[in-house]
Amino acid sequence: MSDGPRRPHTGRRRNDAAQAAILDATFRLLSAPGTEAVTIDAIAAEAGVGRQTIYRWWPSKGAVVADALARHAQAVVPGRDTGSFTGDLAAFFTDSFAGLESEVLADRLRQIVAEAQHDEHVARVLADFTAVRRAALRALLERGRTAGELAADADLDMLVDMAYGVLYYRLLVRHAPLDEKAARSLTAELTRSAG
Amino acid sequence: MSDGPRRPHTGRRRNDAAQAAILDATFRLLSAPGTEAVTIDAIAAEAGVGRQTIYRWWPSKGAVVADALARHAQAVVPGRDTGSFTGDLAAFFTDSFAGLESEVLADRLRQIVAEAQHDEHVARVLADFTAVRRAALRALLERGRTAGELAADADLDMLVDMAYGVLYYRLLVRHAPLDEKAARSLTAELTRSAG
DNA sequence: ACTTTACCGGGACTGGTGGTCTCGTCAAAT
DNA sequence: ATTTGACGAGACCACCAGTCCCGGTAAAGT
Repeated sequence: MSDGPRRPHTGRRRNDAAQAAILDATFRLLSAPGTEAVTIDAIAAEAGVGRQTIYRWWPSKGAVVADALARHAQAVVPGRDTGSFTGDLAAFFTDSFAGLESEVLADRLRQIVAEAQHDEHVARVLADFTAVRRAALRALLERGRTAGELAADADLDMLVDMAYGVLYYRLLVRHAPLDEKAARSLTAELTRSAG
Repeated sequence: MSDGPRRPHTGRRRNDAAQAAILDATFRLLSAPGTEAVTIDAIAAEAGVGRQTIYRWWPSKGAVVADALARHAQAVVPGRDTGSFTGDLAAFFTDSFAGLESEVLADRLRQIVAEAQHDEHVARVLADFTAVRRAALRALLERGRTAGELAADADLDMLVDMAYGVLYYRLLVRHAPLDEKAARSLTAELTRSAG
């Protein structure tokens, strides 16, 4: 029932370089245009590593993919200062949509959402990924509400979900584009409640 | 280059009962709570049919699943008359969300969205499924706009996507519930543009 | 009635994939 | 020097989509 190791560690240590190589290889494969499905074999070969080494670090393929994605999902939350709340909001959406203009990236996000539906590790990464972005948009909306550009009683969490909902809905169902026009229209509808 | 068959059909005909049994069995498996993944083997066994018979009617497993779903996806587009536009809208969302209260149904829709990302047949069914619902909501919003309850220059397609976006976004990422409160808040934010 | 055609259920088979097991090797700590 | 455990490599298993083939049978033409 002790938390720590019972005795000092002996034996060869796990190689951090191997872990890094696996993550890099996974992300490289995920970013490669031609790759249909990223397999464990492919990751191992690309990283120059045995399959077992992958499973020594992660419990499942989904976990590796999720981890590889998480490393690169940190930054890239849009945020610009255009001088006006409406301008900032439009820029936020334009940037967010533009990030998915590349079919490769859009496909990856589709793949992640799909995989998250039956892999809890990927689901966790997706949850974190989206939470960061929701928080960023919410902060932006809060500034707008403070400035009186949104109704005082606006449900910011709902507005955030309405905005990102459009992104994910169109990404996954593909019935309408996520272009500049969509960003402008979304901004217009969200800020209509100016009050 | 002739369109029709070159000669009169001979030989035993395909058995419509087998097709129906396969579709029924597939839907039954899709609806079964315990079923993780619906396999071709399981469908064949449940329908009392050979695997080849399935592939005689459909080109892929996804096509079978899609077809089975399509048969049952017709009805159930919400639509009530509560006397007011806001009331109708709230009822529409409440009904839509309530349809996903059952974890079985919600899971199935998640599964369909996921499978649609790598199976064009399922994608087609999902596209049709969602299009019917978008049209219904759009008609409702149009009535509201005509009645002056929405801005004259409102982008109804965007409003529709914002509403259904919330549903799919929350369904797939699971960061917030699709409950009565959400339906009310969504209604409030959408109708804020009254004018 | 007889033949031909093609669907039927069933089962063997292929190919690909996630994940485990084993082996000989090698590095780190005792 | 010995022990421990990670390493690359590859055999192996389980599962599944999809194909192939079989003996049987129903429907159409002759």
